[in-house]
Amino acid sequence: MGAFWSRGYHGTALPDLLRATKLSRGSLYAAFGDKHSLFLLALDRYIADAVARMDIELASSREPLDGLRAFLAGYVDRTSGASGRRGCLLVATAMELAGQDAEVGRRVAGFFKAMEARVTDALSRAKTAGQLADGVEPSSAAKILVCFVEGLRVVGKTAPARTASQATADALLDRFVR
Amino acid sequence: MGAFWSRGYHGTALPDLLRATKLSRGSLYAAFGDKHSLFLLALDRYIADAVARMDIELASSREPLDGLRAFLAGYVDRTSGASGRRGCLLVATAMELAGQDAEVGRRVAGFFKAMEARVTDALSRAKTAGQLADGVEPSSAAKILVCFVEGLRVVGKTAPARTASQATADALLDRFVR
DNA sequence: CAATTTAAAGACCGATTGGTCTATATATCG
DNA sequence: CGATATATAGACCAATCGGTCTTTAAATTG
Repeated sequence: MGAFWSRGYHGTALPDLLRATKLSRGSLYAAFGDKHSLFLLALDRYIADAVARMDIELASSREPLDGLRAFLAGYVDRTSGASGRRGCLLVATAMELAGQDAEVGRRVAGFFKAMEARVTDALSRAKTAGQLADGVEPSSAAKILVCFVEGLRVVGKTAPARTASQATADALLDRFVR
Repeated sequence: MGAFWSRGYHGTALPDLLRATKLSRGSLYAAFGDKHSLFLLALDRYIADAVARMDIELASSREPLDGLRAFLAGYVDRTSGASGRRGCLLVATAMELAGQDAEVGRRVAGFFKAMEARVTDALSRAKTAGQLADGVEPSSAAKILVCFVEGLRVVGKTAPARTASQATADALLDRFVR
């Protein structure tokens, strides 16, 4: 996963994968089929990790606003400094392959839907608790937040300061809460 | 430019460039040096076009809120449906190369700075005209908008409906205006 | 220990990569 | 027209691509 993560699909050559998996050429092909299948597996794992993280951060047992703050703080952390420069396998894949590779396209779209659903849910709970500012629609605010965090990943490639990104995220959430 | 745009740097092979430029192999190398130099030239042109567009949309002679609406509408248009699926050379390049290629990294960072400066300026003018909601800081709202539109480019890879994206952009701007 | 399965190492394959160079045709110009 | 500069087409290059296959070493099992 790490190999594709830091170099992308086309940028990752077979020797990179052998080094990363510590497998021989033959064993790798026996285990995973071909490069594309292996990539899909790596992408699936990356997505599963991200969804699992959101399920924790935005769990319904938690205070919704705390969850959203944790969710945003996580993205701030992952998109600042060296972590930001490392980038995001999902966003890189979306830009590199989503338009041409249907298998990839479905996974990327599915991830955005999953994120939007969880954020919408948290915002809905916040709204019924009377914690949202007037006129804030959970579903549309969720779409905004999804775009925002994915944009963070893009801008994060320039390795911005953690404090600045956190302040930006805070400022955005502030526009939604009462 | 179009070749790199739709296939990325690594994904664009020399025959693609020959077809796109209608040049022979020798002439292309005589004119541009190598693939990397040609790519940098394409990227520079893409960035110059984008900055020129922002200079028009967000011109100081224009009503700032109208400018911001035009700016957002442009991004909505370019990130919906088939245009969205086509993607963005700058964002794709940021994810693919910005971390490893210093020449590219500088250009990407420079573009985000240029966008942020122009959006900040428009928001500042809106603020002095009393058009912004209470507590909205132009500089931090500009950072939010930059992340948002770049996030639109990412999510746009799943070809969302124009109306939905426009509604989302409207909802975000609504949180900033009085 | 011997027999057998499993995996590693790496030779090998055709195709393609970015890049160079030569031969040929086409303008350009005196 | 004849000489010269220019750009074309495409042969050619070493290196690398993803992928296969054989040979050898290491476990595993009886």
